Amino acid sequence: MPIELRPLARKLGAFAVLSDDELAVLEAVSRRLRVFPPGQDVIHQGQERRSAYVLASGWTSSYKLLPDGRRQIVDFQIPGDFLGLRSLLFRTSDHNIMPVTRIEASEVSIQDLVGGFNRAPRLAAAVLWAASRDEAMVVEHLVGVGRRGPRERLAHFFLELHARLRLVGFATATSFDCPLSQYHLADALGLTAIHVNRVLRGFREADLMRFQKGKAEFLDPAELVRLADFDMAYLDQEEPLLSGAL
Amino acid sequence: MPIELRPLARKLGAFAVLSDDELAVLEAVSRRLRVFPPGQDVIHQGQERRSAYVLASGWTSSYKLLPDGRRQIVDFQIPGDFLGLRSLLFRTSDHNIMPVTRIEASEVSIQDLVGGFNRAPRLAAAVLWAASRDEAMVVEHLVGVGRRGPRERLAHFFLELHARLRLVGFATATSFDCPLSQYHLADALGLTAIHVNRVLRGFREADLMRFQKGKAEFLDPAELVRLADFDMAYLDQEEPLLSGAL
DNA sequence: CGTTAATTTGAATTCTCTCAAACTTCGTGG
DNA sequence: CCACGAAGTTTGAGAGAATTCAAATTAACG
Repeated sequence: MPIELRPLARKLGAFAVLSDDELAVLEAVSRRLRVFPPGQDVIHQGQERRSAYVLASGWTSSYKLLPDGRRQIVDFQIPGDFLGLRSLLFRTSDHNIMPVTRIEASEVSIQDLVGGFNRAPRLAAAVLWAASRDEAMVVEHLVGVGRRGPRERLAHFFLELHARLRLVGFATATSFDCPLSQYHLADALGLTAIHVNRVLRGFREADLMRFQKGKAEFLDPAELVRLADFDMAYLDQEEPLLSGAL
Repeated sequence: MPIELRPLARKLGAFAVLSDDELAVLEAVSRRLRVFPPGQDVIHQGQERRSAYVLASGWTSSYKLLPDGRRQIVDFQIPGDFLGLRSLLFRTSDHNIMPVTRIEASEVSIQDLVGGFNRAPRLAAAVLWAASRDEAMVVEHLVGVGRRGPRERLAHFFLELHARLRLVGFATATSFDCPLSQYHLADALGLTAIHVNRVLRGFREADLMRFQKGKAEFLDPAELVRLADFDMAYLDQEEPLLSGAL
């Protein structure tokens, strides 16, 4: 299996135990590996001709812009995540995707994807599961921004990211590398960067967690989970649901 | 076509012109019509045995609860909308659905749905479109709660609801019946009911819109659209995308 | 007609934001 | 290797907005 598919295969593995055949189909579906520099949109709001990608390395953000420049980041994507899967069915993309770091991404066409589903139907269920999981995360972000205080929100954010990164092998038990700026956090959480900074200082001073120099470290994970009321059921990654036939 | 399917067929019609055959399949998929009283969960967070429904009449809300009782409403469903479609693929439902009014809903099993897709593949694309549209709405709500002020948020909310209701024939050009309380609005928009009340008074005094006695009326729709920066592209309902073959 | 739910208003408080500015880090080019 | 500039982080002070608390009024329902 090419290196860039491992995170995706690993993630889908949380939903279904995939056979070698299915893995081969997965590999065939995403062919061209493209590279994008940070800061330049991969997918652009209103764009007609869409493709989807599987992120192979690096991080991206999906976001929407208001006319006065305010930005709401909907989610961040990490290796193994789809980019622009939802917009495949829409007339035009309703959101933007911008690399946070330099990224590598495999292009997948709608034709290849549907073709792959015919050859390996369980793959379709797995991809649909991944899409449902993405939506569940958006819902959880809405809950955070709508009804959680800034401290809870930040704590929840880091815990979710950690769980996701662990699943694809990019985190230790209590830490992970994170290329996001405090502006990124602010725009994802509906806060100002200044306030994010103050909350992070609070976490540091309370020995809860540290977020510095591109690294996030949990010092008191249990207390963080309690504070955030973090229940990762919505990530649905406890064990493969489909172990045998569909 | 049974009366309870008309809104769904009408909604899907915004995506694809459906043949009589496809409409028949649609009808066959949703069989048992069930009635639920207001205030009692139809689908409950953590629930294992899930079914999905098509809402035939009445309104529901999908929401999540925090342990201390705070509530975030993710969306409201109106006739023609699916209830719990996403959670069909998940181990357990990650959210609740509660009727706002007395509702009638047709139960659809995962088996019937998949069976229907085999007989009418374009229906699968249409249902996927509906699911994508739901997700796009959640994203837009996130943008509102995260980055729009209360006035913009409220205005946007009513405009979205109006566009959705028009599509299924439940609104005039400038008004619609709305069974929501100000508590509902507050929990959907991340505000307090008290503040919602004050903003609504502002709208009334500025002759922008009225929301009273179960009815929403737009007095100055153009100004409201400007205020909310409402662009309904994300609802993707301008014209059928699929008019001929897939 | 009486009881409960929903709406409306007021006053005070508490957060979070805005504005301003210093400090740090990091990459680039001299 | 150092200087410089840009981006990101950190801190302070003041303003403003939405919340909380309290209570009156109105509407809805049996």
